[in-house]
Amino acid sequence: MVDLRYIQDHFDAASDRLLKKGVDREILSELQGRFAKLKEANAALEAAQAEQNRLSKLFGVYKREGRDIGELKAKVDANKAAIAPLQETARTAESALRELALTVPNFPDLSVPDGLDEADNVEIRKVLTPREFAFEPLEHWALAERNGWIDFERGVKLAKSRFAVLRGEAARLERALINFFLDRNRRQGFEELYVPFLSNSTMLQGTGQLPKFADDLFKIEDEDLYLIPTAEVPLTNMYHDEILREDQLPVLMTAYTPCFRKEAGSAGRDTRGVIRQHQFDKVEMVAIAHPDTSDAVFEMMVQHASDLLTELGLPHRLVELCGGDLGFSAARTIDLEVWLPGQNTYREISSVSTTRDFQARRAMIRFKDGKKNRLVHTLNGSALAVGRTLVAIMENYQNEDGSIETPEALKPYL
RNA sequence: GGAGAGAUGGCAGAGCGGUUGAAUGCGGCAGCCUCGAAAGCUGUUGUCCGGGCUUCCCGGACCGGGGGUUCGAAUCCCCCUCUCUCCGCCA
Repeated sequence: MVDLRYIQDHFDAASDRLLKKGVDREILSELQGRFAKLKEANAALEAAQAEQNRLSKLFGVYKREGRDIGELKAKVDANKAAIAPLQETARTAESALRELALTVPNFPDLSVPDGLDEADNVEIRKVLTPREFAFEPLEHWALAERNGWIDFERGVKLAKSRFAVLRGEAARLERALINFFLDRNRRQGFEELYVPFLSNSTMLQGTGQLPKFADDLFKIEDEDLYLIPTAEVPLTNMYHDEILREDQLPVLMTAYTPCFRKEAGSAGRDTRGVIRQHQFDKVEMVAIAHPDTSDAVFEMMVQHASDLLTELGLPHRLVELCGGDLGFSAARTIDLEVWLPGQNTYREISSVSTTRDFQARRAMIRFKDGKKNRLVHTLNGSALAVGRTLVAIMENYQNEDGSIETPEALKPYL
């Protein structure tokens, strides 16, 4: 959630920043109005409540002293009657504010480049040079077919479209990659966790998937539970509604989980292959960081994700997302895009974001800074998307006969 | 799924319907003591919101969640959720 006081006190700066994400000034203005209305309603309510408390206390004293209650009772009844509508007003104002506030995306950092979409993202650097092929490299689905690695038809039969079955070597490679990533993340200082693959609505609201993006989630019928779209949800919410000690920061966590997304709105995109599935494996990093040092943690996470690709010998580039391409909760995001020779293009394989205090405010994750409680910063990043790594290995390590080499770094895992 | 018990501050654990935002213990913090530490002693120590003369003061709310009774609810009543124990089922 955005800082309402910041909007109240620095309206122009706030609306300028949100303009980068395409948020209309009117919406902020409405938000500001609802915030003011709530404060007004609360002030009136609290004054009446204070009076009620005063009278009630007096009531007790009168009774003890055996004095006549009659007049006081009339007063207290009148005041009580006045409280009810004030309470209703305050409650309405509260939910009106909340409803809107939860749908307003995070402020982009000032450093975030302007732009509307993907096309305006800024390349930071390329790592490793794509190899020269003496033949026409195939796309991964063609390679998968040749090697019998992916059973698309049966995935569809078992579930529906955008599900697939990995077979034999591909299944083993998938498992090897998960272990490889977890080991490297652990070596980097991330605690390995194994978490529930279902989360309740409170947690999803904490990280920002709800209430706005319910359409992207698979929900369990008759339960307040959803299949997680990313391990960011359980990992970040590990400290939901908790107050950490300063010396615990930064908390670095990593977990492997499958991720489930409805991919509503991406009909027709990436329909071939396994680039975009309803279920995919991902190893995620999450950091709960001190606000003063979270930038360093961000850099570390970007570098670490990049190092993983380098160790696997996968050429990639780092891209700074422009304002229009930033996700709902992100203040700043760097994508890592891996080279896919079959598609002759770079495709996202990791996304590292800082949400600053946006998720922390929603999820109430704080730390003791001296006597005061301060919001932490939360960061997340894939390290890495497993399915897409498998795709990248297939395309980059293919031979002319369609066979696929194993990256050196993975050999101990197979 | 069936039966029972319970949910209170960081933890443990009290709490006749009215100075109880909550005893006590532990933990944490500060001070004393000490060369230093331990032990001991003294004090202090919840969260959120609003306001103010903004290292502090004032007001409001919060004892799993929601509703009710009452001038007044942690305390009484109802509903929900969750946890624990036993049984059943199960990897």
